[in-house]
Amino acid sequence: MPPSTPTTRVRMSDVADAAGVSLVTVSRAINTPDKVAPETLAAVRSVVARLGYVPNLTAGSLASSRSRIVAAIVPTISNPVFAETVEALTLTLAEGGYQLLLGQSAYRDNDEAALVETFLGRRVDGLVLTGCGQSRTLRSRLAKAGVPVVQTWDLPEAGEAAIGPVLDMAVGFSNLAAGAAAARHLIERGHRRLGFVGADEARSRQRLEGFRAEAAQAGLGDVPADLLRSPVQIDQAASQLAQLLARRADLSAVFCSNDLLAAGVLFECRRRGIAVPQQLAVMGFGDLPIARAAWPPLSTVIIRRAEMGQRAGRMLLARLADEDPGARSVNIGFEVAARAST
Amino acid sequence: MPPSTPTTRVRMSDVADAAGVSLVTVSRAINTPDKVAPETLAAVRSVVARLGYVPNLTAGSLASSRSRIVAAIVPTISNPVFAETVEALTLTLAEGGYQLLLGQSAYRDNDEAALVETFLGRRVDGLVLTGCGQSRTLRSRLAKAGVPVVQTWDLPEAGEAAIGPVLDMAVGFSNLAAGAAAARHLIERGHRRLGFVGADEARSRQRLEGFRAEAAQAGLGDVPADLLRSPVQIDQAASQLAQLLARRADLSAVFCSNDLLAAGVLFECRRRGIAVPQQLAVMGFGDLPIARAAWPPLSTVIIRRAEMGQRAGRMLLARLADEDPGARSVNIGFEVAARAST
DNA sequence: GTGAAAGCGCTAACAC
DNA sequence: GTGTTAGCGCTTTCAC
Repeated sequence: MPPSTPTTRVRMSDVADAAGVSLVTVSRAINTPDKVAPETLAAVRSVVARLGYVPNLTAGSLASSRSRIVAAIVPTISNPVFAETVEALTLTLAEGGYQLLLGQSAYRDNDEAALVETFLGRRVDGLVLTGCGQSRTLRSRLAKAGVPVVQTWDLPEAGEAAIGPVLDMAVGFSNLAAGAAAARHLIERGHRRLGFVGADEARSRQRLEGFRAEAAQAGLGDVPADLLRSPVQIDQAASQLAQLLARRADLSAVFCSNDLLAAGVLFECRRRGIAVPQQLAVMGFGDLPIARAAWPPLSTVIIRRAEMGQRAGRMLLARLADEDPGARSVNIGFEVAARAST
Repeated sequence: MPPSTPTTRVRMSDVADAAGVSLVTVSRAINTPDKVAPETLAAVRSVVARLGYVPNLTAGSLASSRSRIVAAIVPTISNPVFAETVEALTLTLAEGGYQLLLGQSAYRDNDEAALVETFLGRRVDGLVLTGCGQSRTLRSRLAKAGVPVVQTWDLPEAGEAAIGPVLDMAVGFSNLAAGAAAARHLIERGHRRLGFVGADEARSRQRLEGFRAEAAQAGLGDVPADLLRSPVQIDQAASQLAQLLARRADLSAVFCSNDLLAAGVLFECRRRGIAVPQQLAVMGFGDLPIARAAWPPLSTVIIRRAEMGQRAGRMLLARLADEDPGARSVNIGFEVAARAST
């Protein structure tokens, strides 16, 4: 292929000339076909096909000030937890003719803010953010920009002041409540010496907070926790578990901030000859496919990740089409899956 | 936040007026700061900050016919195998001031072609594709468009006709050779009754082909294989293994087309009480973090996924900056990791 | 249903 | 080093 040989691009005016109509008519034939006479439409379309015309969306964006691009920022796409949300979001947006610009913040607030800035420069039509922990500066920046924003993967519970309020729209769940539910599950199954393994990152910390609060309420002692710098990889699970056991050798249950980590703990237990759940119960988070595939199957907290992405996409599409986006803030909840690992 | 209250946007001319310079000077201060006098630069910058000016990249793109956007198409982002490549690609491109538009083909050729079409409409500056199996139509379409293209995750070996030649640039490895290497490893470890578990998708099939060819050469009999419709989830591993064992009960080794699937097989073996590797050896592909974290640790084929994304990004950046992109086609190779599972 | 004119907000020449 | 003049390729009025 001749790399630096850009073909002469066909423009809309070329199509217009060839079809013997005006440029506007071509534009209409493409964007609002029902406002064009059937014969004209057919003529234009055949010319478009013959010439291989591809509309220049950049020019269109500039003229209409609608980019048909939505940007999403996730901490990292290689965390499978976010991948599925992004996947569903991309597909949902595509249905509405929108494309996704992907940003990765690497869990750094500064990077997130910088990404938002470039995205605003691209005049993206919407923004999907992960979490509700945006800085004051960023929040006001977004408010000023007037761009539709959907926050995901979190949702402040009533009275939960640690994280900010919903910026514009949101679809998520309370990580605090999810952590508490996990603790409740373990306590119900008779465990009283709990531990936590997770990442040192906002939502993971909230889960831990909820987990600890519930444990405290049940009169359980301290919950040792080992927080790893994000992004956490499954291969850190072994050393995590080791540290936890060093701090509390009689641990009876571990809650992991995601299923991958939990699977790692499962493997490590296997290696050490620790029987799960008899000697140690292991609980995950997310309900990734691996949770069901593991042996023993992992008890976990089910998060409908794809639905979250789909809903976020739909809310944006509705808003962008000036339709009713429904509730501003959607709690998609979570569910504890009690399986054999606890 | 007032959603439908777009703030009056500051334009470049506003900045120019406020700074008492011409519009071009502002443009230069932003894009080529070293071509502007220090004082002027400072003045412009302070006005930019004060007014909160954000350059409209859409307008810039139209005027310069450079979008500073690169699009990537992967089958699905929720396959962790691709996620890391995309992650590295995004980050590498960001260093050069480029952003990533994400497309997912869901392993369907038509979707891929449609995505390419929209991306071309956006006048993306570059394109990253997965695999080398593009259709004739798509190939010529891309050639005509004159956009730099990098193919990834595959690379035709000399004499390998099943997949097309490199379109423009490529960074990958031979899936055929990788499959053969896996077979060789298993054979070396004394296994003679091999099986395969994987997805019914181009690259997975190539690995199988190489695997079978090697087995045949070693005089081994038929290699039963069970190909699942993509995308394959780890929770299908159990039934896959069951099917394979039904076809050949005395199987001594299974090669899985990715590590996640292999981990699933490991769990299933655990459940069935099959000793790994004594009764059944399990080999994965990719060297995902789970391969090391598993117990027993998974023998696998190491693919430097992040490096692939990074290289693809660098090749594009070099080309876009009119620098020497180096070799057109980079074979990043692979490596067999012999661990305890075989 | 169709067309003419007027931009969208920038960058690319080319002057000075 | 800075400014002036022309567009980039569309969509949007507003006529007819």
